[in-house]
Amino acid sequence: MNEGLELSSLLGYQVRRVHMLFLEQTRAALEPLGISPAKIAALVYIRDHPGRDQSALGRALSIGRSSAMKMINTLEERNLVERQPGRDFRSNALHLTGHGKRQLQTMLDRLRDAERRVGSGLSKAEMEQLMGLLKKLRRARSTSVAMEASA
Amino acid sequence: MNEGLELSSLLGYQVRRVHMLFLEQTRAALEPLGISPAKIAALVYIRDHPGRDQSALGRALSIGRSSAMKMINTLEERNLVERQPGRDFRSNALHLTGHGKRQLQTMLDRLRDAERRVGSGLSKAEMEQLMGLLKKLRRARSTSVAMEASA
DNA sequence: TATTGTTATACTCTATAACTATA
DNA sequence: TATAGTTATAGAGTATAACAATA
Repeated sequence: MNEGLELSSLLGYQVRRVHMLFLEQTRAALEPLGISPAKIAALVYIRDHPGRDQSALGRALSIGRSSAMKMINTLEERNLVERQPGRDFRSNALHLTGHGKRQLQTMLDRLRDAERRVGSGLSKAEMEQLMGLLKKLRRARSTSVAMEASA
Repeated sequence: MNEGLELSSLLGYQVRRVHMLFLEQTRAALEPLGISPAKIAALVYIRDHPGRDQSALGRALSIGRSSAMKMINTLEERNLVERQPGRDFRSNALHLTGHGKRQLQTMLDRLRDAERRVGSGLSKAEMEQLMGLLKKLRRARSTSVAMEASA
């Protein structure tokens, strides 16, 4: 019964294509700042939840501990994030550096511009509708997975 | 003015997270069949446009020629796609094999199931709305980029 | 000159598995 | 046992640059 199933009728495909659109635009916008879209998310999380550890970051972004680790390594190398002593002798408390805080401002400015370009074909109401539907879809799927931290 | 800019207010971020949701589900659903979501798109394109060459495939999926090439290599290895003599001595005409046609049916069945699971939190009307908004967003961005082939 | 296929190389993002130290 | 960090390895997906053959 899938004889005539079109590519354009697959929601996952449309999502991937739109994702590619965002990647293309945001990467270009952020490239001069030496940062990638996924790492911005980490920076924003740390800004909003200073002192949390790497595992918490990994859970919030739904990437593993080891993926979070890799990001933090890069962000620390670039002096955007600091690992400070955590509540344990196991965990690190993550904080933005002063430089990280200032840079994040610039990054978000550029990111917002890129987002506006990508979304320029939709009205403000449509944009909000789209955001709402995406969030609803995520919320429905992440049953019982703590949404608190998951931005 | 971005002081309070939240992660959840970034459209690109929401799109990425939903994309991850789809990847997780569709990969799991397709893994027993030894195929990945992106390659399904290639198979569907070839099914719907038999005889087109690799460059056309690359344009349609908005990946380059070399990325299309890699996919076709894999798909040909698995006997899902054939490279036949093209209109030129340069180009290959792509076709599904008999096995590829049969397999694609099964793949699309599983893909559809996975998509339904991911989208289970939205009503039918909401799903259609979401599809419409995503397509509109793409259409607006791909100004003058041939939408004909771009599924 | 432009286009097709090809190869080599690299990058982003995420994943799994296993290990260490701490709890 | 469970958790935090770490390391090594791998994979999907895409990109760029260059080249040969053909147009």
